[in-house]
Amino acid sequence: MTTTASGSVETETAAQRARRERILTATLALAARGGYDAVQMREVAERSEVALGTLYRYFPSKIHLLVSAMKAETDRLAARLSRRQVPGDTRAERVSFVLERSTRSLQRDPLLTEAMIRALMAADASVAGEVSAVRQGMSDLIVAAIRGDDAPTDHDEELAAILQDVWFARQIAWLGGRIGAADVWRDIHTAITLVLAD
Amino acid sequence: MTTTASGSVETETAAQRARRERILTATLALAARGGYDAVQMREVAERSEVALGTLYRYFPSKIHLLVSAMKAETDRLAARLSRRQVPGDTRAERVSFVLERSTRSLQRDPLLTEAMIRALMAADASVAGEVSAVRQGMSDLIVAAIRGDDAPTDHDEELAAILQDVWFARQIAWLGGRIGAADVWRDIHTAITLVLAD
DNA sequence: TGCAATACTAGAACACGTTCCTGTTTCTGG
DNA sequence: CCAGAAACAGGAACGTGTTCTAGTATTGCA
Repeated sequence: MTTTASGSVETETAAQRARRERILTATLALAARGGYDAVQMREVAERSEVALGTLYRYFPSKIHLLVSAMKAETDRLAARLSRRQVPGDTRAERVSFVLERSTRSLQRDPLLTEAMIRALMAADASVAGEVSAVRQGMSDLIVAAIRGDDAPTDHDEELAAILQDVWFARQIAWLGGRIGAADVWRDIHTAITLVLAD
Repeated sequence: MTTTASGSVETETAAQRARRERILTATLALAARGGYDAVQMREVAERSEVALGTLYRYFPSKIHLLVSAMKAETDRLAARLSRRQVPGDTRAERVSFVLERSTRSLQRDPLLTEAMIRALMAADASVAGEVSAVRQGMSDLIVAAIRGDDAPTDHDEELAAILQDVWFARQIAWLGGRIGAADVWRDIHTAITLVLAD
């Protein structure tokens, strides 16, 4: 969606693509090391060998930067998950599989997750597009798991939305120190079994 | 909660209680006027006629300040709602009544809500206590509505937690400009009917 | 009542996200 | 290839949350 000032869409030179790549790499590295607070714009700029003003040209705020990084990460997760058919005979089993893997994947890198989720929460209207993209990717995963080989139902999307809301809210509770890492998955699993009583 | 440095609990002079009150009043006024960004610590201090350092003695961060303000507000809401029996014959009807009123109450003052929800999201572990208190108050309301005159069931608390997560996540989506104010209630209502299929 | 501890005021100082400015390099159309 | 436009580098500057300092007022206790 990168639109230049002249209105033309998606015309990036190789150097620009490389800069964007370096910026995102530096962002992920800093986030993995020290979480949200460690992703400092000056530091990101320095590491990616880009002027501060240039960083802001590519990503108009720290939130945009981190949400974009999250999009890249969730795309990788989705690619990994969608490589093969989700196992499980019931909706609950399949959704549990997907969300358990997602949760575990995030918790493997707690600081990185903290940085990304915090950005996702802090996003205002100017980042709505990017945030919706992240959410849509997640929703697609869940809907696919709900359906499995079954026929689609009217409620699939709505159920996925609810589960994602719970998933999201539990991550926040975890970041806020109100529940432990293990509780996250337990609570989500509880929600799955209550919402998807087969 | 308020613990002095000496370890004694809850020994506040009248002047101190008055200061705390002025601070919270100023906070609510500023938040109602301009949302989260308008609640500037220097401005709060000035309006409540307190030095900046003193403000920080009472509330160790802007987040603490706003979450405390939210606690006060939700207490008032809970008091109003619990004054009389929740109407409705089914769990879904009763919970809808409570959450619809809560949602409407919040949306009546969008900027104030934005300020409080944003603080709630940004809360880290140091605010866990206050955040849990807010959440508990809300949960009590929902659980009471689920039960009505019925016998308590094992799942009441869990169901309430899920609904609150959805409620919370939908508010965030609204603040993030991803859904409109009307969608908030529609989505929550959808979740209620799906989760509390009587 | 006197004095040590605590609380308060006023304001400077610091950190980091963001904006802005100036000069240079790179790109693009003719 | 050239001129103008756009992108970039380097870095100063600004705003706001937070911390710190020095001096003054208040409180609690012997």
